[in-house]
Amino acid sequence: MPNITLPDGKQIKFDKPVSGFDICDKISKSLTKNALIMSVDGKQKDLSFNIETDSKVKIFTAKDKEGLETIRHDTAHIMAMAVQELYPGTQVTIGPVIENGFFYDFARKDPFTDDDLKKIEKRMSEIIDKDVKTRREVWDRDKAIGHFKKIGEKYKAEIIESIPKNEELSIYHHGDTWHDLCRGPHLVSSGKIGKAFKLTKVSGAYWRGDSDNEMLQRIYGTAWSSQKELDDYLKRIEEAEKRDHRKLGKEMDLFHFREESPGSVFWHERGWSLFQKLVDYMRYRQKKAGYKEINTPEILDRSLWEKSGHWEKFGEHMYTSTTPDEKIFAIKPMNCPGCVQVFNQGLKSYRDLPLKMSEFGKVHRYEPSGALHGLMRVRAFTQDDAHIFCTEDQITSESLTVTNLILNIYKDLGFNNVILKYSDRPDVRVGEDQVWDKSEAALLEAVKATKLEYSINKGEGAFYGPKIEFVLRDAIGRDWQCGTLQVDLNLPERLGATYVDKDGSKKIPVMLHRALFGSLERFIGILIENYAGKLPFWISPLQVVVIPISDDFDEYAKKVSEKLNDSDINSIVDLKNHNLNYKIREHSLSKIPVLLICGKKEVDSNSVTIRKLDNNKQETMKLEKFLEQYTALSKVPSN
RNA sequence: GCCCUUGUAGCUCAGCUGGUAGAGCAAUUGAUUUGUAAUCAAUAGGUCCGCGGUUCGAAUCCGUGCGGGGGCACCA
Repeated sequence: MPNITLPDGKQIKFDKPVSGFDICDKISKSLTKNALIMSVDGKQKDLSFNIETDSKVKIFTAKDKEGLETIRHDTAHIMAMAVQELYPGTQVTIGPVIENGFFYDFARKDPFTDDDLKKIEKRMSEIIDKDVKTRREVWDRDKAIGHFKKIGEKYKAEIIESIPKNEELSIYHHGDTWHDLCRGPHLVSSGKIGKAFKLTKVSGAYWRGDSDNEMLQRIYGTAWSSQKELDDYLKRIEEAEKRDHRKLGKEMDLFHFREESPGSVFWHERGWSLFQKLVDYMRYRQKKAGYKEINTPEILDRSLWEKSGHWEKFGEHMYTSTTPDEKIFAIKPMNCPGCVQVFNQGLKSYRDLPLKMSEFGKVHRYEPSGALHGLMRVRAFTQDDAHIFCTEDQITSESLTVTNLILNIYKDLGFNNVILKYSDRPDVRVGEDQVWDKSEAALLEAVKATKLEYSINKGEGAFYGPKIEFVLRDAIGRDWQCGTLQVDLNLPERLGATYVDKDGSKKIPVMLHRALFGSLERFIGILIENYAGKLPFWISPLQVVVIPISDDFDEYAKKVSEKLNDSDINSIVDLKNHNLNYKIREHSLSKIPVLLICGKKEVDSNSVTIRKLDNNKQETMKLEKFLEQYTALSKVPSN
């Protein structure tokens, strides 16, 4: 008879098979009330599951991740039930739990509207009020397939057909009228879901995630264990929207997009200044790290891209150009072939290795229209690119050096939380498998040596080599992919790169591709969202606006601004005929970090009154002292 | 690229079931000379995204193209 071990080590003996409810009863009344599901020897089960042998059992409530996920899963089921009640003929497909919620994909001719979502929510609410009971059944595979085919659920039937034959098929009934194939576990009844849910959006989604398949309609929802958690979540979404770099970019007068060139940025003075500051900073850091900066053509003859393999493997993303004499050129989508040509010019010795060549190269890629998204995904972008030519023995150590540089630079820009993604060979690739074996092993060794958290992405490497990607977490917990490091044992050979080794023979170097910001454009988008537009002083494009209280003080204000600019603090004077309040509001909205107010008091004492963004505390300071303090703040961080 | 949705003044938006456009802010001009998040007034500003169609008549309805947004697929 079962001997149940609880997580705290406590054991309870039963003299007959027990369900989760029986166990809860033995522990406390409140647990019986709050329990949602349980795990038996690490496997999640319905509370009604009967345990017959000695087991380790853990009970989950809404406070546990497992409990909350079950609430979301049940909400998805109840949504599907509501949809099928309201819209007969709609087929169900899959409905998993995702971060913060769930979705369910449906096959239906007419599109779901926002109005439909409200109706569905209302029906869900009614089903929850009815507190319909959940019942699990195990079905025979052929019976299940036949059944779902008969009731017109061809997608469900297809799912069952793809489940391995030895797996148990469970059907969950919710009430007497609706059922779905599901692995479970589920709550005991719909009332346990509560009312802290909301359907958020409807979108298209391919059946089985394959763009060759038909498109289904996906309804997304979110569900929580309390109304407060739901409200908090909705508030977080709202906060994230306020940080949207497209909105802030407009307000801060940084850049804009227009129809004539979708996915390409029109940088305004302030945005371009920010861009240049990042480039200057990166130049400074790379020079210190031993990189040599080069620059290569944006347009290169087709033959080079054929040799490099881009024409074949990357062609659908490439812009091409035909000249009046009918030669075909490609606008570079990557900087690597050009860089290799610089390496190829003249003889290189093993003594030159590792040779680090950097390039702020602007590349163009024809991205699918649906992928474009502000600065985050564009068709023309600038990479802070570099290629390191080295020997196979140097791969691991050079990769580590790059990683340390990246982490250091991210820190300067306010990002301390970085994880790695390691990707190995993709299906579409160039090069022999043994070559891939070598480069994958060397890179993975470097990944492990960083001791950072990493994940492995199978088959997602570049077509010429495995890669690591650097993902940073921003101020509100979102992950952004930025830097990348790729090992390449293929391109140097294809493009005929060699160096003279100790013994006088010619050898093929290994090439490491790396970018730290990845795309300057995207990185600026990330910076804006991370700081909600309130950039650190040193990187702010316009750092100070000097505001005279009235036009009696215009001359003094101009003098102050000139002195700031002489000290490399970027400033302007606001001489417009508006009052102080107006000007403070206007410049605060465009996220100027420091406003300097000048009136009689300041003129008389040769000082300025400082008004920082989001801080209406005022501080009056001698102009000389301000210059000294803020010139220091304006410098690139050095560590 | 695919599904849904959307496109009106520099910006944010209103314009019901078809009758040739309206607000606030911004701009310009004038008044005001201001001490920490919007001073007042006047003026000017629009091939209602493009192209076709229906209609006596289209910002409004239909088709199509382009752009934006949310997803999917793709990806820095």
